[in-house]
Amino acid sequence: MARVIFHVDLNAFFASAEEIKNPNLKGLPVAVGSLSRRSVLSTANYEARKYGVHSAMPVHEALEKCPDLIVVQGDYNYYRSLSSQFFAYLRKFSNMLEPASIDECYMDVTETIKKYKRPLDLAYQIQNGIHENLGLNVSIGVAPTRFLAKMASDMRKPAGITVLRKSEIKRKLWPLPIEEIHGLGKKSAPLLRNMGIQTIEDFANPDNEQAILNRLGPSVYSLILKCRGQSSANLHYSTSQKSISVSRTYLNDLYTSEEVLQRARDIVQELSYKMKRDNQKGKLVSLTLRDTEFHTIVRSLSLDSYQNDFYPIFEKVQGLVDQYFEPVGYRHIGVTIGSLKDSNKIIEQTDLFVEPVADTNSILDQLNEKIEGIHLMKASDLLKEKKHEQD
DNA sequence: TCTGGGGTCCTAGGACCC
DNA sequence: TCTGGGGTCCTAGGACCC
Repeated sequence: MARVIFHVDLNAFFASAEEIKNPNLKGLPVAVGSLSRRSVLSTANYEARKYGVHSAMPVHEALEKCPDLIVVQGDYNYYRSLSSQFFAYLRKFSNMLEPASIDECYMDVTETIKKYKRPLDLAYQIQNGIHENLGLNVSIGVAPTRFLAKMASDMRKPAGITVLRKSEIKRKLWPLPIEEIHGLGKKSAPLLRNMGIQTIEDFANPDNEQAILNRLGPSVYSLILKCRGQSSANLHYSTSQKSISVSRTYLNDLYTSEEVLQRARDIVQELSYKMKRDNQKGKLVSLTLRDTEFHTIVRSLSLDSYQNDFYPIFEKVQGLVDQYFEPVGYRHIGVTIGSLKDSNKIIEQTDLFVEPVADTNSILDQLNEKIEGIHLMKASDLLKEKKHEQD
């Protein structure tokens, strides 16, 4: 049976959030970033975009294009709380919801939509509701697959609602240039252009399939299928976070390992704070170093156990700096902790030679963890087995 | 005065274990 | 005697997204 997927996207989210906080900004060109050298914009509102200003643009360049641009320092805690309100509002309509980033999500509304007279009524209700309750604009894409919903919501911004049925792919999707494909970036697109692949139609054309695979590798095949409308409607629920990172770009490049370590210390402190705040522990420590030539290396070490305290993490970072530092001048340092686990879910590694005390709850937790999201019904069976063994 | 910060996913080789 | 096959972990690198 055909499914109905919405992709709901907050328009110019950070900039709109700032306009809510300070209504005097409305109608003026506004961007979020910081005024320091080496800063780039994270969002520009639509007034600013008229001047060719866009996200990821260096602030100095944006100011050249639009001298009246108002650059507001980002307030990420505020954006996070606004974002939670956004998701909470959407959950009133469907719990089958997959947040894709701070300002967008997918919803499976196949069931919800049956309660409405016309299929688009739900989309309008959500769009109006977000506007009335939060003062934010959204674009909504309505389609039978996750990918098509995303492509559809991009077609009308801001505050658009776009339906993309399978039968409309040829007419609405295929004429677009390949650069519009979500998942095909600025490295791959030029390679395809050089082969004469210009439009999504060219990309989806079976006659070009082998040449594209040869050029970009087998993993683009799924993207080709998506453009043919042959991908899944399944959303990715229960996605736990995989990594947490803190990184900084400095106004002055760092030329000694002492300077690097001093900055890394602050970064790890912040990282440890974030991990504890989010109740996460991790095992894989990665240090990112970007030099003045913009060459970036990432080097990693595994911890012996899951950690979120400053010291064990910093110790690894220290080891990485000792091993890989070169006096080339670093503009940017980052530390990432990966292989994350919820702190509560970590089973303390006890002495291997001590028989663990049988604790029904902890066994159940362990079993549930092992089979997380796969065969939840089997947990009780496994527990019975385990009990049997003990008896 | 070029180029932020926070993420995810994929590939690939080698180590190591059974 | 002349070289298995599967699985998992560790690490590096890169593309891509918001």
